[in-house]
Amino acid sequence: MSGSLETLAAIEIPDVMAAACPSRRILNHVTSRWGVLILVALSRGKMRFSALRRHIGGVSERMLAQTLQTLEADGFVIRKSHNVVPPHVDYSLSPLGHEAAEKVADLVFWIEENLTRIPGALPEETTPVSAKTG
Amino acid sequence: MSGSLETLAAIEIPDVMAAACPSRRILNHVTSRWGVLILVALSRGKMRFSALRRHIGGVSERMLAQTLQTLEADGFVIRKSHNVVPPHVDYSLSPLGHEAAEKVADLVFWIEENLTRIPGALPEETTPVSAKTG
DNA sequence: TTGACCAACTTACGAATAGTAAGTACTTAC
DNA sequence: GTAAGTACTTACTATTCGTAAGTTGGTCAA
Repeated sequence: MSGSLETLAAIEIPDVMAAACPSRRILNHVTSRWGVLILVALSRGKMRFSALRRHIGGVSERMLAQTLQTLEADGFVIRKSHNVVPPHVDYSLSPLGHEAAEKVADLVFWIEENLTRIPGALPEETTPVSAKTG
Repeated sequence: MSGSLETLAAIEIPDVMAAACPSRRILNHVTSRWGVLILVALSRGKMRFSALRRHIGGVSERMLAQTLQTLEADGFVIRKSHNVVPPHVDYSLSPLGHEAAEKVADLVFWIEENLTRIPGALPEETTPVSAKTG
């Protein structure tokens, strides 16, 4: 076998802590503000653009379209356009997308279920602290 | 029992899909660009500010300090300052922080392990697509 | 005894990103 | 004939982020 240790050593192991690692880019897409919610929403099945817009509170059409395109380019989301008028476009998760969505959903559900245990989740009563990142 | 169904119905169940739900804010903190990496970094034990800065590639002091403050305010991170000169400050995870970090780390590790399966992880060779969100 | 230095921040400001609102194309309904 | 629905795109503005420099207060070398 010519697949020696030297050859194997040339294969870079992904490390998110490295700024230039592609995994960093993927992580940012998946954990982006709307990316997380899109993955969770689509984990139950396909949805139309307007349905996603209604389902995900607070998302703008611009951000929804942009984030869907990013996730599609990454290979997590599948876009299927039926050529009819008015337009009908279905979005769904690829097998890869389902795997990622599962991890993301685990986090989301943990937050929902444990919200009362999280001090920062209280509606910041009289705390004069400058609450960053919104 | 006076704890009737009406009373129970008044308790709001957290839903990230609702824009105003506090869970949304927590989710944004935990999945923020540097929040994710801080949680993963601290999941192995306490670290000093400068050690975190070196460990997390690409993070600026400004963003590190800001994100640490947000996670501390949420109750995920514990800041312990030893009053010495030069300053010595240790950051660690609270029990709650460890739970959250576990979920986040699951996602991060999945991305690292499956990176080669993710089409969008390729260094975008000659694709003329406008790659958003960096 | 000035001065450099360290760690952990903080502040100022230009750059990038996100959000708001309006525009587009096409057809059905009133 | 105009209002509405669908899936976007474009223009503009607000917010956030990143870079670089400043701050604090003791230690240590010159």
